[in-house]
Amino acid sequence: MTEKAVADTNIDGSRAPAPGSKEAAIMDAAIYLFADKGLQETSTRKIAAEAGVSEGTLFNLFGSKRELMHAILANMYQDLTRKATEGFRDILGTRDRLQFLAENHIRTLQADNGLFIRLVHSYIGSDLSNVVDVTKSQLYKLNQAYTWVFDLAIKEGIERGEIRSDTVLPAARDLFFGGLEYCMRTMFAHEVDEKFKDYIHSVVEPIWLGIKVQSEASTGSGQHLLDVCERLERVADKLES
Amino acid sequence: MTEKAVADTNIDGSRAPAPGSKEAAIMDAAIYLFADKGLQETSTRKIAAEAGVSEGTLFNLFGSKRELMHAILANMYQDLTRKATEGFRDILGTRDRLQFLAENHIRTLQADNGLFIRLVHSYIGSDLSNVVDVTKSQLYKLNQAYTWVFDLAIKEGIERGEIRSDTVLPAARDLFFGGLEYCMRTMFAHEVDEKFKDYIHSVVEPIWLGIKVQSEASTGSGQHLLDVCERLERVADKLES
DNA sequence: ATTAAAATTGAGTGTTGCTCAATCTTTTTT
DNA sequence: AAAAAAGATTGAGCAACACTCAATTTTAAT
Repeated sequence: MTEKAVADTNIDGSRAPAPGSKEAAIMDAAIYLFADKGLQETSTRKIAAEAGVSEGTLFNLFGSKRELMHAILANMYQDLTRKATEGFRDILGTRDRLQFLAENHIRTLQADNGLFIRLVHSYIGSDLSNVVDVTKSQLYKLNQAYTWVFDLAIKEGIERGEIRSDTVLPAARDLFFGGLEYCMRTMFAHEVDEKFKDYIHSVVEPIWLGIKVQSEASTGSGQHLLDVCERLERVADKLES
Repeated sequence: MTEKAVADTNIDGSRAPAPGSKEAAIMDAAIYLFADKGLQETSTRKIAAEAGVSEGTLFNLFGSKRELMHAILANMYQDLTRKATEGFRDILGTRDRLQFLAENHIRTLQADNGLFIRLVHSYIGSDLSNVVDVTKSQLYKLNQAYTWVFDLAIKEGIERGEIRSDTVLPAARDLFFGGLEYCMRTMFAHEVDEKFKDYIHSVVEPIWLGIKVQSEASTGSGQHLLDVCERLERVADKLES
């Protein structure tokens, strides 16, 4: 254990804790207890006891309970972003990409019993808008790195002519991830397990229909209209001459 | 002050506190401090002091800090639902109804500096999924009463042939309110003030396009264009011959 | 005026996030 | 290998927290 921190660097420059280290033990214990009892209901004392270290060590390594929560959240964001990026490359169609991103999002966020979302909410909730500090921008960067994959799908979709060029990207992003969060809440409340892909589909499909190029009109009757226009202009030219 | 609680009953059967009462004073103080300093950072001691009562009275009237937060949240839900229902009746078109609901949602939720959303998140965050109690179902009912207005817009839209009949209502609901919540977050982060209606429009528009009947080519101006084309072609035929 | 009931109080309780001087462990220097 | 310096670890202690309850004050009924 002479070599330390050979772990891969995180998106924000920080390093993931080495497996087996006290950081990792504390984070694992915190994740376990947070998911089991909730964020507020889990004390730093219990986390330290579960991890097999003293409370002082916890504060030495993480500074505060809030920063510990942030470290866990950063790790989860890293995971989420990696999973999304990996599977993304092999999928070409924009519709399939959106479906994949949505399923990956829900699957990952359901695996931890909603802990990720609760950490995000706790973070947002305790962060008043007038306080703009480094911590906030760190979460912002993590979020940006994740949603960048979605942005790419939309941009490439527009280039390929699959998606309307007048799509407002931030709005589409809000719609996608906001819709998915509420979708997950609904699935938690109603215990949707097997049909979860179907429900995700029924959330993604309206977005897709809303931002895709309405090609049926332009190829079908739309094309017909253009043809007629051309002919009428030719006739009109004749009449004018 | 002999007559008490002549106030209107809430959706869940509870009563809104009479203005000038100690309940109202405590709730006002709590709202003020919560919005100013945050939920966790505001102690029951400070709330009681701000309201001009002792801490014991606060716990006598509300039972716990959590229930005080719940009472505030219930009142806000009531407001939100009333505002949405009021303006809704005078609007007929489904597209306009959705835009109104969205603007009302954002306007109301922005007015309290995001306190409503933070209360909801705090509530969800501290409520583990295995605990299904009366309190949870109370929030559920409040939420249901609010989203019922949206549901009505969709159902009537389907009846009128404006909205696709295969629309999955819960999915559309998740998309609408989830999208709006993230929309508000974006607006908070980027300080969108004047153009807020435009941004809301760019969030609602994709939803609308995604759930509306794709029929403009056949029923509306599309049909008209086709008719005109037919006639013009007849004229053109005559001219050419 | 007397009494019963209800409302109000604030000192007290266990627990919380967090600090810090003291202790233990490791590394460096001699 | 011994001594010294540097770092990591500890847990008792602290202020602040949500919350309780016996004692007190206020209100209502007789």
